[in-house]
Amino acid sequence: MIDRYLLRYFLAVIDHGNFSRAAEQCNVSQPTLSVGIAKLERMLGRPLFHRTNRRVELTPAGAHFAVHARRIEAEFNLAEAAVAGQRGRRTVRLGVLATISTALVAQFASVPGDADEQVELVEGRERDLLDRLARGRIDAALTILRPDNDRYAREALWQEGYGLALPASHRLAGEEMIAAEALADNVMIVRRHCEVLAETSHHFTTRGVRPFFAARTTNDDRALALVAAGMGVTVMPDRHAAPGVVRVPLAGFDHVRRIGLLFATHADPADLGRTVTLAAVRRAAAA
Amino acid sequence: MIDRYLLRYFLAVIDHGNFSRAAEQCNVSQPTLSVGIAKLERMLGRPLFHRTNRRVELTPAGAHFAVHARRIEAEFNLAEAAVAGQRGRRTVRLGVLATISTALVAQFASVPGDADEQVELVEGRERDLLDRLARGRIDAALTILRPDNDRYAREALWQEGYGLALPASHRLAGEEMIAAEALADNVMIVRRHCEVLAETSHHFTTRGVRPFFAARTTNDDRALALVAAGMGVTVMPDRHAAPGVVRVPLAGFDHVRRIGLLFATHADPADLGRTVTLAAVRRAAAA
DNA sequence: CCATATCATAGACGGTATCTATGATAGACC
DNA sequence: GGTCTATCATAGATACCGTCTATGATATGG
Repeated sequence: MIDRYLLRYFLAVIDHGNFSRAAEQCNVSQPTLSVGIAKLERMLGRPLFHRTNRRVELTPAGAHFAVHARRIEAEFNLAEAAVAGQRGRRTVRLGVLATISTALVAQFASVPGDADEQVELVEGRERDLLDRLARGRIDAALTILRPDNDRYAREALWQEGYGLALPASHRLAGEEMIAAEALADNVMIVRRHCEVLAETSHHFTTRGVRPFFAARTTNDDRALALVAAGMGVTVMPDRHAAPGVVRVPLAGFDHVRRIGLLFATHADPADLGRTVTLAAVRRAAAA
Repeated sequence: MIDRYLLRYFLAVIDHGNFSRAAEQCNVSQPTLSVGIAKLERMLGRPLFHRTNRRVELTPAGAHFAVHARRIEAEFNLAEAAVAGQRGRRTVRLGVLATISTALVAQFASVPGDADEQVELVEGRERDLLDRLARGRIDAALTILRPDNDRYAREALWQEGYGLALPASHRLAGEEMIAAEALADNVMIVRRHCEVLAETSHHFTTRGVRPFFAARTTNDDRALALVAAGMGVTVMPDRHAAPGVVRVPLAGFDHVRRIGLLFATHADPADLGRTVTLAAVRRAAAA
């Protein structure tokens, strides 16, 4: 059966007049395109190109085939556009990193009622979201961007450091910056799925500070509430905030996380990017 | 990118109103089709079907998409037909088992000059031909049909046994049938790539007959020539014949080989089957 | 005759379409 | 209400094949 990718190779060769540049346009290597054309010719039982060393040109059979190939490609595009422009609620499934501030998530948790769209939020840790992306269970993920992961199309949104969260009543609440040593006899709250948990632990222990852990939670809102209640302090990303909680930088702790969108391979980033849901995500990120 | 196979799944579901029978028509399992439709829906960002337990029906988006899907499928078929009906020499690459009689092969070695076709014969052993089929280097193979190999579409042509080939001057040349024991002190010629070589050897040794091997060749025509020259006798498929060579059955040796065409997966058996080349193969087989 | 540009071939790798096996759900029937 | 049957969905393993890198073949130009 003739597959669509073969038509694209074929049309690219026609448009560029040579295999190498056609391959480049198709984002494949030249040999890949070469075997692709050969396969197409085998399936049709006839050569589609005359290969001379300096150029390739269509055979008569190739010329006839090209007419249909172009029509098919055009029709595929029309088909996608027809459904994209279609009325009827579209569901955008968005994975959200669990350590992203609830206040921020709340800003795009629901879309306006007049939009033909609904959001489905899936909370998870970094690894969970990547798994879901790979399996196609979500359309995009709002998560940490790692330079070494180039499997997915991405859109950077913001970056933030980590700092201390203290009760407003804390004796150090007014400081510009706090050193780890100043917290020697403090009570701390552990955010168990924090992505820099190991680094945080290391930061304190190498400075001889071994605080008592009054609570361990995977829920950042609970951690904030406990801080506000005066139970202890914690380290968390800068954008987390709550009434009664003061944020102060931690001296020498300069980790930064880059947050943005990763798009599932099944999704068209341009199309998905135009949804009101992702527009709301961008607005919330910029605020 | 939406692939063609997904459209076929989609159209099959519409035509049958249920996934299971659609899968059957597409020659895939029901789960395969299920994930295929799911993938298509993810790519388009919208469900294409309403699933109730008793039936599936198109959503509005699905109905719009269906129009384009049908048009695309039709255009694919037109494209193939356009090239198939095209003038210009078409090359049919036919693998031929080396142990098939030269006289038979000669009958389809060339096609009439007025046909828009040329043949390219590739000789090889059974294994070679299967390799070439798998790699798409030949369009079809005239070879042994094994029941356990269902990788390729097939067309049975004939079957033949194996028997002795004797010089016309041989003392047993007039017999109706010859037993292995009667050949005890005969000289034999070994056809080295015979597919039943092991069985032949076994047949003689278990009967206490250990003849002298005067020649070992991979060329059946040479083997026949040596037999005609009176050098010795050999065992070969029944359809091998030459002047001065008499064929007599070998008692108790009832192996049979079934010969036919295997079609490469890239080829459309129906289309390829209509070529004058394969018509000539059929005529030669029937003669 | 070497340098350059072209397409073809070979062997290895990885992704994914596919499989079998199983689950989930709901209507039909007694 | 249970059980049967028909439906689609999910999970994990498998195998094919599209893709890669590396190399070859072939012609053209300086």
